[in-house]
Amino acid sequence: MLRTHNCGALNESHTGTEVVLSGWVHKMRDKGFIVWVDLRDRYGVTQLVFDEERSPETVFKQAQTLGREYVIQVKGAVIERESKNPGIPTGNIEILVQELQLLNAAQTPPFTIEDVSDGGDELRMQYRYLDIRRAPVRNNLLFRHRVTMAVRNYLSEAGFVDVETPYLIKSTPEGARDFVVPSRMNSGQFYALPQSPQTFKQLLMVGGMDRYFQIVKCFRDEDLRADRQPEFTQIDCEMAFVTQEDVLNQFEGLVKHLLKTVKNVEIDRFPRMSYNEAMRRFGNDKPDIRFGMEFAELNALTQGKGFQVFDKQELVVGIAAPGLATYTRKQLDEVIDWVKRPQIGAQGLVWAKFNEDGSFKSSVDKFFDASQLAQWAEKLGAKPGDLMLLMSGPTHQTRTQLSALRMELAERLELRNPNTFAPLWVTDFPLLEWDEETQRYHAMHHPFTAPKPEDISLLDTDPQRVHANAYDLVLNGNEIGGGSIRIHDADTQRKMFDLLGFSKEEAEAQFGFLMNAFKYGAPPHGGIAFGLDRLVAILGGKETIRDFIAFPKNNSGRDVMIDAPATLAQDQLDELGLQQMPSKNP
RNA sequence: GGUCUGGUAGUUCAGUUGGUUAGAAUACAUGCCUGUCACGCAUGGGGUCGCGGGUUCGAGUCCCGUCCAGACCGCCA
Repeated sequence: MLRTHNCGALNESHTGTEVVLSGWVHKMRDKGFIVWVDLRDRYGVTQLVFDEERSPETVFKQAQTLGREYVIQVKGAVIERESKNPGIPTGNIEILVQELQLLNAAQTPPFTIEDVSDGGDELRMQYRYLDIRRAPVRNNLLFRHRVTMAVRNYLSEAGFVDVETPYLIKSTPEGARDFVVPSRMNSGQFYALPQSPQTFKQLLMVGGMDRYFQIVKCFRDEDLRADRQPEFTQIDCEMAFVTQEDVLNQFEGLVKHLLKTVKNVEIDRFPRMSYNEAMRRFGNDKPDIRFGMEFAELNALTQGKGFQVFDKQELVVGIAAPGLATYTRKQLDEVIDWVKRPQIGAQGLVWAKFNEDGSFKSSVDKFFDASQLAQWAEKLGAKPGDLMLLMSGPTHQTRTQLSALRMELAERLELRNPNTFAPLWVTDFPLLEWDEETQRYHAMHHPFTAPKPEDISLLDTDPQRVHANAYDLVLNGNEIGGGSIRIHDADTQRKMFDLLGFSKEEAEAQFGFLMNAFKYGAPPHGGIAFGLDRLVAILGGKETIRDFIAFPKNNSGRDVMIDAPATLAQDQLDELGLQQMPSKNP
């Protein structure tokens, strides 16, 4: 036994006990006559004491030669401290060391192993195994474990079966770019890594598994973001013989269970909102409803009054920012510059202050008098002290821009409290979206999503107006899950591929296996997939998913620790029948 | 593919209008210190100012290119 206890286990009840501890030298305090060592492991920190008088001389001398992150084993008695540290659980005791064994020396680490490290992101990623020794990173991984265990327990209890699906599958033209893997045995041919196990979980339903789940890696070869990694984990679920209502209730239950078990938060019933309503009220299909600032459309109140900017625009829409009537001209100009940045791309912004004394002051006083501005205020729900902000232009674009401003102002007003949880179902998504660039429809969710039965006749006449039994679960302004009721008959599936611009032959080549399966008695089915990394991050109160992934990739999709991706040796390329491409990072 | 920000000691950063030997904190090393726990005190070592080119009497500082990192837009069924 290299230890009898861990470094977080001992307290005053163990006083007098002989113990063996192992761990890392976290920090040393050498006072000359006495040396303290903070010994650290996953469970905590325990203070060791080496003393001129009470420790054997060789042990005392050896203790003075230890360094940070040395791995040691000690034997000694638990004693009460002369001066206690109420800040840590083991703060009332220390170990008077009689035997010291050096298990492994260590170089000085490139950054400090402290809760608040001096290391920058890149360095910590390069030495991620040292970063993981730090309590905040370790606690994030432990937190993730608690979430996944709660998921497994809940779903298993509910009769869901964990089934693994293959990682080496086939590339398809729909959706994101695929990561591909060359096949040595089938020269010139490639596997693709799955963007999701979508078709396989549907085939499990055809196979009669009835309820399936998997906590599964998925891969997408697209550019990264703070909340996007090329490989990420989904909680992937599918159910047979269900309606949309059944799926929503089942997984509302899952998320409630998670909130209760890991955050001790109880939420009665998740509100629901159609896609159209979300776009109208928040300009966004994943609205953060922890705060108000809802949109109000002001076309009737603003057009035809001589203000050219608003006239003839498809949409004039505004929000009321609470308490910001005190903004100075400089602050307002700064907000205007913010919306004009290329990332937002707005032409401009009209502001109107509803002052505390009930008066109005706006950037368009020439065109609108106080009584008109009072009508704006009523429509926007503005109260004295609020700032009204209006934008105009094409409907979708203007909503998106104002939504970005709403989120930015909420950030500045600290309305996005990470300890408040506001889930929301968004339902009734359009089935299809027209893509200007490729001049064809593409599936808003994915090509296996079923149209709403009442809209089926529109498929031939007006596909853009067809709605789907598709739904997203939104938490604090983030899409954490999405799913749909699936198509389960071959004819509808074939029609869908036709609408998406597949020829009969292409559809058959890409998805023939699925349509074939549907001929052999496919049950009605539907499901959902949650982004686990994002879900864990939001439950943990953060927006950056990298903090909750043990070994994440950087902004350019590189693993800086193992230095991947990398070039291949020529003989390996030859075997795969591939040619070396010029590389930017040789 | 694009926009923006940054790259200076092991680390995190400062560095004025282009001007002497490039600084601070921390880490590290050595010594001192009779109860520390962000211990304290003293001393010391430590720099390809990302890389390449240009302007200039002179470049960490200005210009061009390039690489790297981060945030965002496009992209992400």
